Amino acid sequence: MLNGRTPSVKDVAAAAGVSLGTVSNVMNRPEVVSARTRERVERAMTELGFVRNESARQLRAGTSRTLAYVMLDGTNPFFHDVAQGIELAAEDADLSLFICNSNSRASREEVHLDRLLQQRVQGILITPVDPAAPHLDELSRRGVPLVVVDRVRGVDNCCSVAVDDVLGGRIAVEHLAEQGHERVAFIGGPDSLGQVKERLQGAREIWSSLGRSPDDLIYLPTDAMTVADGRSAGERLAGLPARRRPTAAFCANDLLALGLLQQSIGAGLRVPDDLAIVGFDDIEFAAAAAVPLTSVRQPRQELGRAAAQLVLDEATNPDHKHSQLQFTPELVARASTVSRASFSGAPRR
Amino acid sequence: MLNGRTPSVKDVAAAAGVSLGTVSNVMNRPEVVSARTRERVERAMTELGFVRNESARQLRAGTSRTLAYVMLDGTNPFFHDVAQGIELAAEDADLSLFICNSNSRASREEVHLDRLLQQRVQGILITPVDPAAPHLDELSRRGVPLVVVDRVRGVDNCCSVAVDDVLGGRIAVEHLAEQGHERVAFIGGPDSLGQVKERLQGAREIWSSLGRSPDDLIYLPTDAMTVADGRSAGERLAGLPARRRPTAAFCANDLLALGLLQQSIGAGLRVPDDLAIVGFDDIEFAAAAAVPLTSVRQPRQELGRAAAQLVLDEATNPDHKHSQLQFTPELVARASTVSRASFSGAPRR
DNA sequence: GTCGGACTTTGAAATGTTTCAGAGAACGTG
DNA sequence: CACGTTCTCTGAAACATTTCAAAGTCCGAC
Repeated sequence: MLNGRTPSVKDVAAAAGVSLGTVSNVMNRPEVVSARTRERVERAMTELGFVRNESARQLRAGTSRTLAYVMLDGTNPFFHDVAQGIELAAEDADLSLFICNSNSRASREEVHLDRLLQQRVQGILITPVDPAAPHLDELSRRGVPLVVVDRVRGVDNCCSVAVDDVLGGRIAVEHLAEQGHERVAFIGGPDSLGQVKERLQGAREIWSSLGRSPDDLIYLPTDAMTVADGRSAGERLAGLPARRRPTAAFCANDLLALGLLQQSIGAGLRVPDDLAIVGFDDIEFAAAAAVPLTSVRQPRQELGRAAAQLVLDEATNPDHKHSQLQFTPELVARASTVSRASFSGAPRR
Repeated sequence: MLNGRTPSVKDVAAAAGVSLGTVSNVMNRPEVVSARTRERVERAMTELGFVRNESARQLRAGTSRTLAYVMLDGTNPFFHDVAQGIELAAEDADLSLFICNSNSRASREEVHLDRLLQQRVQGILITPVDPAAPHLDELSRRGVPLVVVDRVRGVDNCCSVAVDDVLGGRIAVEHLAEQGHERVAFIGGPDSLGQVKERLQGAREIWSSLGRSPDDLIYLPTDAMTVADGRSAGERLAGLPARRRPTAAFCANDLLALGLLQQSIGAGLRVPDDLAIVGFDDIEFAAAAAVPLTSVRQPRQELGRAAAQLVLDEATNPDHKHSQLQFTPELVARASTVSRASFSGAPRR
C-alpha cells in the first residue's frame, strides 16, 4: 500500500482503523482521545515509522516552530556563546533554532534574511552588519518579530539587547589608570562600528575625568577586529618612539587583544610589566591564554537568552512593547594587567 | 483584499491579471513565459511584497532546499570551521544550512535528528556522539542522505569523511622524537573515543618502530577534551617524579594543548625548553597562542566541503555509492616544539 | 482560407496536515 | 423511556504552492 513512500497520516489512520482527524488529535490534543484508541494509533505510528511532515503542519497551522539567529562572524567565539544562550531559551519553548552566519557581508545577510522570510520563521534574532540597514526596517514592516543582538538601532521600531559599551570603555580604562598607567592605547576599528565608537567614547570620558591629557590616550585604528589585526596593531605599537609608546592597551575585543598579546610576547615584551592589555567580551579563550587576559565581560549567554525571550514575547503577546535591554559589563581582572607580585586573590569571574 | 495577510500567489495573479499557474511559471520556469507577462507579474510581486511560502512549495514539490549539520561541540572552533566549509558548498548548490549542536549529549542529538526528519531536509551531516548509535542506522534505512564527519562508522552503510588519525598520531610523535625528546606524554580521553584510540595507536606505533621503550610513552587520560581538562592534565604532569616526567606532550586536540600550555607557563615552565607541546586540529587559536602551538593540521573547511558534496551526491545521483573519504593530516611546526634558537624558517602551513 | 506547429496560458488536481462543526454513543436523571 | 450531558470520533474544508494536460493564440505556408 505504501510502496516506498514515507507514510502519512492517512496511512496511519487506515492501519489503526480510525479517521484522519483522530490521528491528528493523538498528536496535538491527546487528552481528547480515549486511551484505547490513542494506544492503537500510537502503535500504528511506530509500526509504520511515521514521521510528521513539518511543512504540511506549518502550512495548515500557519505557525512555524523555529527561531533563527543570523550571526555576524563565525570565527568569533563570542557569537557562538550568544547562540548557545538563544538555543537554551528556544529549547525551553520547544522550538528549533536556525543558525546562519553572514560573515560580516551585507549581501550574505540579505540572502539569509530572504530565506528565513520564505520559511516563515517565528522570529529573527540578528547581529547585523549595519544596524541602520533598510532591509531590517522591511522586516519590522512585515511584522516579523525581530530582535537586534549586541547592537542598538537608532530607531526603536524593534527590540534590542546589548551591553552598555560606554560604561565598558570606562571601566577598562579606569582599571588601567588604577594600575598606574599614564599613557594608554585604544585599539579597534573600523570606527564606523557603533561598538568601537562607544567603547572609545567611554575610554575618553573617564580619561579626561581623571584629569589626564587627551594626548595620552592614543587611538590606533584597525581594519577589522581579528587576531591578525591585533598582531599588526602590536607592530605599529612597537614602532612608536619610546617617549610616545603607551604602557597599556585597551582592545575593542578579545580577538584583537589575543593578537596583540601574541605579537608582544613574541617581540620579547613582558606582559603586563612592559605592556598591560585589556580585552573586551571575555570569551573562553581569554582566560585560557598563556597570560590570562583581563577583559570586560559581557554576559554572553544571558544576552542570547534575553533576546530569545523578547522575540518570543513579540511573537506571542499581542500587546508586546518594544524594549531596548541593556546589560552592565563587568571587569574581569587577570594576569595581563595585574602583575603577579601585586596580584591579590583569585581573578573574579 | 489582502487585509493584513501576507500576499499569496493568488493575490499576485489577480494583481497582474493572469492565472495562478503563470505566476508559478514566472518563479520556476521563467523561460516558458513571454517577456511581457513575466515583467507584469514581477512588478506585481514587488508591489505586493510577495514572498514565496517555502512550506507550501516544499509540500507540493516534495523536495526541501536545506541541508543540516549536527555538530558535536559548539565550544570547539574546529567544528565551526567544518560548518563553514559545509556552508560554502551549500551556498554553491543554492541550499540553506541548518546548524544544530548536540553538545556531546546523545539525547540532544536524537531530538535534533528527529526534528530534521520532520523537516524533510535533503541531507544530514553529523559528527555523532557515538558513531555506532542505532539511530544513525535508522536514518539510512529511511533513505535520508547521511554523511558522518570527522568520524568513521564501523559499518559502511553511509558515507564518511575523516582524517587518518593513526597517521596523525605518528607524525606528531615522530616530530617530537626528531626534536630529541626521549620521554613523551599522550594526553587525551576518554579512550572510548575512536579518535583518541587511533591517535594513541599511531603514537605507539611510531614510538616502538623508533626502538623506544613503551614505558617512555606515558598515557595521561582525561575525562573530556576541553581547555580545563588540559589544565588539570598539566597539574598531574607536574606532579610526576622528576625521573618519570616527560619533556614533551602530545595532546589529542588543541583545546587540551592550550590548557596544558597555559597551566605550564603559569607554573613557570618554559615552552618548549622545559616542556614541548603538540596539539591536534590546528584551530585558529593554535597559531594565536602566546607560544604558537605546533599542531597536526586537519583540513577543516575541506572536510566540511567534501562531506557536503557527498551528501549532495547521495541526494541527487541515483547510482550513488557510499564512500569513506580519508584526508591526510599534516604537521605544522611552531614555537611550542621548536625553540627559537634552532628554529629555521617560517612555520609550514 | 485552412492547416500545422510553436509558443503561451489556463484550471484543476494534488501534496499532508490541522481544524471544527457536528454526528454518534454511552450514561445518568427525571 | 425521553432527555440532556459528556465523551469520542468523523469528514470535509482549508492552507499556498507546483504540475500538467489541455486549451488558446499566433503565424507562416500551402
